[in-house]
Amino acid sequence: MDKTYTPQNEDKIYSLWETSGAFTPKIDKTKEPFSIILPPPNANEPLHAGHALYVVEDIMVRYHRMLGDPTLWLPGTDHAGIETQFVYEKHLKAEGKSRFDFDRDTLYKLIAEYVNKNRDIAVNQMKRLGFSLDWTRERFTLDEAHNQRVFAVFKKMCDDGLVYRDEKIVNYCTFCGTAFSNLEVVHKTVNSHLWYINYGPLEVATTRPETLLGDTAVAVNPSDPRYQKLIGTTITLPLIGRQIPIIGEESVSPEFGTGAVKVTPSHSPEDYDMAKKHGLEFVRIFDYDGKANSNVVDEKYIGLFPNQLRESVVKDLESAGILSKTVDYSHEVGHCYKCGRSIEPITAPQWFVKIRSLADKAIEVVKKDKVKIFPSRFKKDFLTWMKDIRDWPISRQIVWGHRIPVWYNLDENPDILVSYIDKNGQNISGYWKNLKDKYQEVALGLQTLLAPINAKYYFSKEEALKKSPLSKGDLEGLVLQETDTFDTWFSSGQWPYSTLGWEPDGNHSEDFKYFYPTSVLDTMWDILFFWVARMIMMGVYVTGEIPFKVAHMHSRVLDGKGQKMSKSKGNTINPLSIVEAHGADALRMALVIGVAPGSDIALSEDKIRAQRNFVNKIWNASRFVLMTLEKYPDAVFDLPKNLTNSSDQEIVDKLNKIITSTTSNIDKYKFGQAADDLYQFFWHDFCDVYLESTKNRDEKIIPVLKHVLITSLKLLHPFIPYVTETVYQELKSKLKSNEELLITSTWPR
RNA sequence: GACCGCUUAGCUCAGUUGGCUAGAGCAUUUCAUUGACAUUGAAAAGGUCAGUGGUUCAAGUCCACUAGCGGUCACCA
Repeated sequence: MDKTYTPQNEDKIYSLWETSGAFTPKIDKTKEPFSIILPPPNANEPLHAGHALYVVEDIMVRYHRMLGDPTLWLPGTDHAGIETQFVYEKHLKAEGKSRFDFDRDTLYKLIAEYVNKNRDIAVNQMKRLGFSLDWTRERFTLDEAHNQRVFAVFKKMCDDGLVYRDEKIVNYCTFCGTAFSNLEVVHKTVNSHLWYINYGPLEVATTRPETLLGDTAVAVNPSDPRYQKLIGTTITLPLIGRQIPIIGEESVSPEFGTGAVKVTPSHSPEDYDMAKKHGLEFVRIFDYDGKANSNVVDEKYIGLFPNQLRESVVKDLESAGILSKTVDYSHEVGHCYKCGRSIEPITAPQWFVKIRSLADKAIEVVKKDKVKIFPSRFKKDFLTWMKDIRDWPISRQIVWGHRIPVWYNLDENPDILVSYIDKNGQNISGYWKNLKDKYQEVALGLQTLLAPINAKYYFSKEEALKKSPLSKGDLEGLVLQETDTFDTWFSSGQWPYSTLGWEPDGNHSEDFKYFYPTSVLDTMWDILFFWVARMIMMGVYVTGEIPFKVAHMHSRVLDGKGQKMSKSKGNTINPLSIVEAHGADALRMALVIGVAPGSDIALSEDKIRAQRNFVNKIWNASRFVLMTLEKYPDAVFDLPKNLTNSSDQEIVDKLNKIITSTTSNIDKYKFGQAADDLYQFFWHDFCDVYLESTKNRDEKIIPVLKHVLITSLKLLHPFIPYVTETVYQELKSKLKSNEELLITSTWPR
């Protein structure tokens, strides 16, 4: 053995494990299985420091494997819908192109190529970190089998009346060109103004003067003496000249501004609700590209973006002499979490999931701890969020993802708006009824379609074609599939049962029957609502069972100073370069030791170096044992029933304590405590005290050395698998230990 | 606006259900060591556990309030 441990051989150990079949469990119905589905990292990106925290899962998995439980840790990667498309569009931009230059199919193929080219990056890095994943069961979120299950569940939800289309206010990013759910909107404080506009009989105060063009009412509080008598009358909308009613609405606060609110149903969620309640008109002034809509605004405003339109409208209000004052005002404005631009609330036809009944069942299973959320403080967050949850918009106007499996018969839906690239490469947009003679071109160059909410649709192309009373002869093709894709979380929310082989026809796989519900789901708390909540809702709805018994929220990795890592700050730590320099074990231990459950981890060079030293300590203690062994060639290895030496007795007692505490701490997800205790035990009690004490003794130490060292290696193995396995392979025959591999050895009791 | 978390040694953090002189790593000081390991060992110094009040035989730990920091959620013009 060399003087110091060199991590360069770690990949040999990894293939030793992999080829031994240790990662692949055998289904044994007499035993309780242990299973974890890996949260799939993005398929096309290198891992970041946060991903290295999958080590927490590896600890549980290796521990349960050693306990003898049939243990499955199922790996996979995520196509990561908008994330990936956003990255790919940046590449396009660098080439002077954009998504508008491609038809839908071509763009999809380009992104798919890009992803396929990079798909093994994350996989290889996970292997390098020593994760004992069962690669024979690897999945991808765009696997055909998964797609089919996602589609079948969507159909089921439609049949059960849980899916509907509606033209509601949604969070729309005009730059990314898609709607988002509330969770994907970040609220930022914006310093702006409150504009006071004179409407004649009353004055309104607004933060968005430009939306005046789309106003269809003015609302006042019905108990406000200033305006009471105006309710029911109409006034003339400035600049536009339209007559709009004054309505009474309880939610209007008389104290704010002037106590009168302009109502823009198509561009404000509150106003939308008011309009539904009072039966107001809807006037959408912006198109989905963010520009003022030519159908409704005055010629001079056509094509302006919101901020340009604001400038223009304010100027016109000023020159009309009806802008009474402008005061500074700061308020919260929603921004796109991807591109950072402000979100435009806008009415758009979208697909929604009725969430109430699903959420209620999720609340029930979490309240009753059928799904135990750990650390428990997240349980309250979960329940609070679930209580006020709103219907889930599941459609996204991007191409990279699961294309919604419905087909429109064009004859039945003349008002479908299609955008396509024609044979001259021009972007054309128009209603189907005006494009009937251009079917081939539309079908070939299709980019997006926008079906009105009352559009008829079918769940297969054949069905859609059949219902085509108007088409004769060449039926093929007068049908278009929805161009929207599912929210990524709609697909990944189904990950646990889908990866295990749940089948829509009830013919589930053996894996599903045996390993589902899974034992633990471990992920970072930042996707508790995005992902964990969706998995619980979907899992209970589809399979009638919880998808996992425990939802374990792991920590967030910060830099050495406790700052959030970000590329712009330049303080990111690349896990693989640490692995190169110090070995995977040092990184793994540094990420776990002394970290309280759910708290942040400050990952510093110092900490990693300290753990590398610990790994080396294990190496050298083993070297010492080896050298001692050579001194006593005739030694026996069996531990006597009674130890006569007090040092021997002491270390064995301490070992027994550490076996108990490590076992219980891992069971309680206290990995930080377990690692800390092991560190103290091994370095201080075993090396500094016991090994020193053996230096002038006889061969009676041998069985104690063997027992304590091998047991320690086992206890440490889930945390630092490489060095422990390497050492074990060096020592096992010399110490007459009959277990082949540490990874499949028996957990100490 | 609602909710949550944090505040312990110079730095980064542990401290399980309240219970013996409050711990670790790194940094600092002193000493030792060419025989497992300088990626070492022995020892020292360093904290009125954010503040105030309360419960208790006993509080870093439980309760209330205050201050500072961080986070999550949220359709208010």
